[in-house]
Amino acid sequence: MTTTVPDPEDLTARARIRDAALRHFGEHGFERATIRGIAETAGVSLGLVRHHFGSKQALREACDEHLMKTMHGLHEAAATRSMGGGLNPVTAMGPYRRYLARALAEGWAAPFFDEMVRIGEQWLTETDKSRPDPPDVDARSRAAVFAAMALSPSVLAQHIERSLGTGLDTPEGQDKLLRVLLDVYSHPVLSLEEAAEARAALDRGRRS
Amino acid sequence: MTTTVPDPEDLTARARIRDAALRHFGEHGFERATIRGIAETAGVSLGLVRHHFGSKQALREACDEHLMKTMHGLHEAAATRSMGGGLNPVTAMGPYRRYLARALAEGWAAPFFDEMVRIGEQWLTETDKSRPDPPDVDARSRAAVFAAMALSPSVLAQHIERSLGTGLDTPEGQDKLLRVLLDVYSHPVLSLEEAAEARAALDRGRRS
DNA sequence: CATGGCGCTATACGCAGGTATAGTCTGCTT
DNA sequence: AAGCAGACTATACCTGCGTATAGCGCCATG
Repeated sequence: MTTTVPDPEDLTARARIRDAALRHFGEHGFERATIRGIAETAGVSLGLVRHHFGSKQALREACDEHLMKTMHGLHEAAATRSMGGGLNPVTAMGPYRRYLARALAEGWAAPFFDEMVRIGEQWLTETDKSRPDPPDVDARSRAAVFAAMALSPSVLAQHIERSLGTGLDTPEGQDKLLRVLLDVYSHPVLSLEEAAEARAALDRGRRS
Repeated sequence: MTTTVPDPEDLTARARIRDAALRHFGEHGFERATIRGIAETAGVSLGLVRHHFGSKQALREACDEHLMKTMHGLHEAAATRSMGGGLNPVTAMGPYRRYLARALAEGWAAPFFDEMVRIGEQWLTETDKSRPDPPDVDARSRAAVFAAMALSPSVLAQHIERSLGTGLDTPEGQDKLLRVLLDVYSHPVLSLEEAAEARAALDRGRRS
């Protein structure tokens, strides 16, 4: 199961432009990326980009849409699979990682995030059944924070790479990150007592 | 202990420009923010900005520096305090939140992130002593991921707010987020067995 | 008093880059 | 054959914005 794209050479020009835009937006961000640069990468004239997409904004929306479409299948698969893959989108979303990270950080890709929240919420309401203590916050809110945390290695990849000492795209990086996540996800930061205490403090503050 | 700035009216012009820049960079991002807009917000001519800071890039660096300086005290305090505050910078960094989030997402503010990692690493090596199972990844890597996760509610604030149904700046939002974090931080996603199993699978894969 | 630094403004320059237009070539329909 | 549509290019336009320059008023200091 290789994720390689089917030879960018013989793709339709429109698709090549979209892919180039995905790359440029991901690498430079929406503002810094230029239509001219995208056109050049796609091996295409400036005007053709406009011809196919109309405007820079529309081009971005096309990227978002395409990403959502290709992600959907992968996403559901990841949800049903073990949580190791589900809560670690870094390894999964491959070439779209940078674009997604930029989009999320800049406030776009809302449908994608909300979809992750939805799936997480399902999973939480499921596991909540076999949980001894009742949660005092709704599953949706918890799912949102989980989603944000799961995506943070992608969004803050540059910083994590600095500390890990290896690129997140490399096999070693992937392996290391996964091991870190396994450790982190299996060890609570706070004991139930500490959490309950802090919660009680919050309640006291709220009452006053 | 109010975090209010001491009356923006009678601050030196240089400081007012810096604060305006902090706001504009935070709200619009570095590229979209314009020196002219910053100057206007600061109630100052365009040229004065250049006079004091020389260039847009230098202005940003001045912002970073100032943020680092004001954060430092607060940061150490949060580190010594209970982990509830330490691992939840959202509540702490108040007016700088948006700027910091942008800066981090765009790959800047590296010293800040690294400082968080440093503190987290200290804390981890401390708590590791009273941990039954030996971690198979170094404390620094885990600290980096923790830092990213702790910052994710700030960086992805817009998306979380959509799910929470309330702004993260409001008292209700702060309260809700804190309760979610308490719950999340006190409940592991994976059992130790599941994690060990996944780790074993990784080991098998690495051997081949 | 002069003179020089400094905080500050007004205005101009230059260009990068999004947008718009006009035109060419190819292929398909009638 | 005629003509139209759509993919594609070349080039022009124009605004926004970072940068640069020239100058003014004010206080200190010799």
